[in-house]
Amino acid sequence: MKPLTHKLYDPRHNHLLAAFPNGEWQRWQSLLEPVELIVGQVLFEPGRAPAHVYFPTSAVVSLVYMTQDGETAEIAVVGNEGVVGVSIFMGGDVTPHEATVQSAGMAYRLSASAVKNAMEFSNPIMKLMLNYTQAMFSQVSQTAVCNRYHSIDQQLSRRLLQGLDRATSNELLITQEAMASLLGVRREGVTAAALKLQHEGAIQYSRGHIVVHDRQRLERHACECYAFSKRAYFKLLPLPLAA
Amino acid sequence: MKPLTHKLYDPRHNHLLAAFPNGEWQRWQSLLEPVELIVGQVLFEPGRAPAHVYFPTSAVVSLVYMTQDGETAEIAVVGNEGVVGVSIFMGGDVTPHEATVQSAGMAYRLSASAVKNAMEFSNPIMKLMLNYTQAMFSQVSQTAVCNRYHSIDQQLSRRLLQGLDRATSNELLITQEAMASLLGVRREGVTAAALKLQHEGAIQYSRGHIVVHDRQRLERHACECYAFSKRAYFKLLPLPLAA
DNA sequence: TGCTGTCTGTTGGCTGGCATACATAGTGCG
DNA sequence: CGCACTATGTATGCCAGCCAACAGACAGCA
Repeated sequence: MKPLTHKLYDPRHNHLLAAFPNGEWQRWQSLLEPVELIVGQVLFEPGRAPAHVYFPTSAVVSLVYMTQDGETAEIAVVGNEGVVGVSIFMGGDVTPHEATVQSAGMAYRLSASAVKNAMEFSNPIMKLMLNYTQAMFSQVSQTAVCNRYHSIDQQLSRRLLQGLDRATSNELLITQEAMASLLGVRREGVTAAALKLQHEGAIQYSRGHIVVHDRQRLERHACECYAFSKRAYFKLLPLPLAA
Repeated sequence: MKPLTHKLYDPRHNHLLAAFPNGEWQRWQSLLEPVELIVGQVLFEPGRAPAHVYFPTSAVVSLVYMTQDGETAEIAVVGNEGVVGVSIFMGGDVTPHEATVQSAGMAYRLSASAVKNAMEFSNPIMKLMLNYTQAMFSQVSQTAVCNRYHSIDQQLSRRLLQGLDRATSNELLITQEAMASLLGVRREGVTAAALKLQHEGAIQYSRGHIVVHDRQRLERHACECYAFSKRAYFKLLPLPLAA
């Protein structure tokens, strides 16, 4: 266990944990283990059974799908609004995708076996988790459509906003190269789109350091997918992403 | 209720229903209502709470996502291996997508309220449904990646195979126009891809009537997505798609 | 038998994003 | 301070799939 260099957020900074009914919270609280997640860390790999479920507080995790040829595409983002490892609740031990830390920070984790035991007799929690899974399902569907129809400009804007919603400031840490592999496009495509946004004064991009100056403008550039997937979380969860 | 013109399959032609433990089966059996589904029928619309859960026996249902501009993309296919309306199990009342009948046939349905009641005290069934949902989740993720990376040729082959797995013969009924809107591409693109397959002797396409002559060849044309999503069902369900 | 609508085949021009290749600019480190 | 590395910006050519428009072919129906 490494020393915690990040601010140790209260577990209830995670919206799902915060929504646990008080009675249940007692039981779970002691099982939660704070961990620091570093950029690029692989929480679990495709085809393997995840060992833990992670509730991020300040970290952001990407669920990434990879083709046989090694091409990648992010299918969902998880921050402090959610949980990584829903397949454990769902009963299938394996996940088809990889979960990697996209933005460093804190999370609380729970062993898979603890989850399974506790789940059996803890209905309200199960419902909460399933509701979240449902929202994530929407996000993945939306991603599928977005991949089909929307331009790199739109997708970049969408993804920046999704990152921003889960960040603690108006700054994001990600290189154009990394963003390209999340979106499943070439790096040059991201460069072009980022330049456009930069010239308009919406963002400032410098060596993996992005500052968002004009969120409204980003929202105008983004495709409907951003608003839609956000709305899905609003509808399905008690404490969704901050407005 | 319209007269049943299709062959009335036994409910256990649906693999999920067939996998119900005997004790549970007693309770559920009487609640199942056989219905005939006709092509194009909308089982439920995006944003609405589905009134029923459908277990197809011979029918095939498409889950279709639509953008603001009316562009469509199929995100999953459900036949006798599965169930339509997983959002009811998941607790979110609404679904983000539309469910339309893609191939006419029979299904057994159950009212949403009956599902919810029965679900509370019926754990093995819940597990079965969640496992299925997990497999569907894989399929949707796969679709997202497929949309990003694979050619129309590959996607058409994949989709034909997925249809074939759920069909009762080696014939499929779908026009190129309809296939185009499932794949989210232009009709001309489908025509070109279909001609290629036809010249190779893999299929024969005529006015919405497709005969598959050489399945192996289709499999060679299809992207990995076909095999992957099929494997997901194998792994997660007791009685998956026929080999 | 002919009309009509639907389905399939074909064309030409256009564009977004691809592949490759290279130039420039920060940044950390010795 | 200078080197090496990483990140970003730029150029050329190419191609899959887009858009629009149309021609033939088959089927149902009057």
